[in-house]
Amino acid sequence: MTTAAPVPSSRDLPHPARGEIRLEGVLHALSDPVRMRIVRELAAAGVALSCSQFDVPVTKSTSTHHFRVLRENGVIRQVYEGTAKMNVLRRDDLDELFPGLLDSLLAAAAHQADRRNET
Amino acid sequence: MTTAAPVPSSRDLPHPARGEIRLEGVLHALSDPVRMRIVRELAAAGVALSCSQFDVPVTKSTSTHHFRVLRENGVIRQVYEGTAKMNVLRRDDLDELFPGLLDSLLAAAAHQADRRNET
DNA sequence: GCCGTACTACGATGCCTATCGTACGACCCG
DNA sequence: CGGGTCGTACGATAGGCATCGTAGTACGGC
Repeated sequence: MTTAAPVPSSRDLPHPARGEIRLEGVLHALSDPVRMRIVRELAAAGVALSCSQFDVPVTKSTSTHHFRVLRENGVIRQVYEGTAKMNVLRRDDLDELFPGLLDSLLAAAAHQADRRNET
Repeated sequence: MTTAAPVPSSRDLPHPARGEIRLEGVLHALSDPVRMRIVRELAAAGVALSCSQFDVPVTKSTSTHHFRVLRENGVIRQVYEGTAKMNVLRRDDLDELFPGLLDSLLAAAAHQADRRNET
């Protein structure tokens, strides 16, 4: 019935269902510094951000790759809005599957970043 | 009551200092199912275990590789005791660096294992 | 001194992945 | 329609890594 809804622009992207998200996959996704940085920016923002709004030290095609890894491992959700691809953390799904994990990871990342900036 | 000094048998193994442990490294180490399994067994045991006491589905040489990855990334500490190589979790260091992270990770792994065993 | 056990070292293999550049497709705006 | 922006697809490359088998070293016990 193609209700009005958001109409996210025809092209949809494959996401794992909540139950398909695997811990190893999440950890692997976050074990790359670039991807961890993306997730941290996303968590700090609290709202959806387009891919181009992130400050990552790689080219656009590499960036695309990292966003895909995050999506395929269930860490983020991506939706097209016009030419922009909007990204949000799958916080609800992750919190339900692994209570407290995401916050611990973000805190650990922040903690480590702090230690580096001091000294 | 033997002498207080452990006398860990001449050969020592290189470990990262607490401050050298990196979050990415820890996550990478735990993103492999075999290594996560080792860490879970170690956490459940609460005492030092020799390499051969673990129930992992790989050959011994592969097992050696996984233990080394865990050690080099600061997740476990390894000490020779005779021919046996004893392993312990570096819980104190990890808790100090990343408060709550290890417990969240272990809980998440347990949670996921539970979900798999049910159904 | 010799043997068995515990673990390692090394080399091979096949796969995965982070990176890039270039060429292309989708979409909005004027 | 045409141009510009956003992101993708594809191929190439180089490095990492999980796995194994075999051969070898360290150590304790007999």
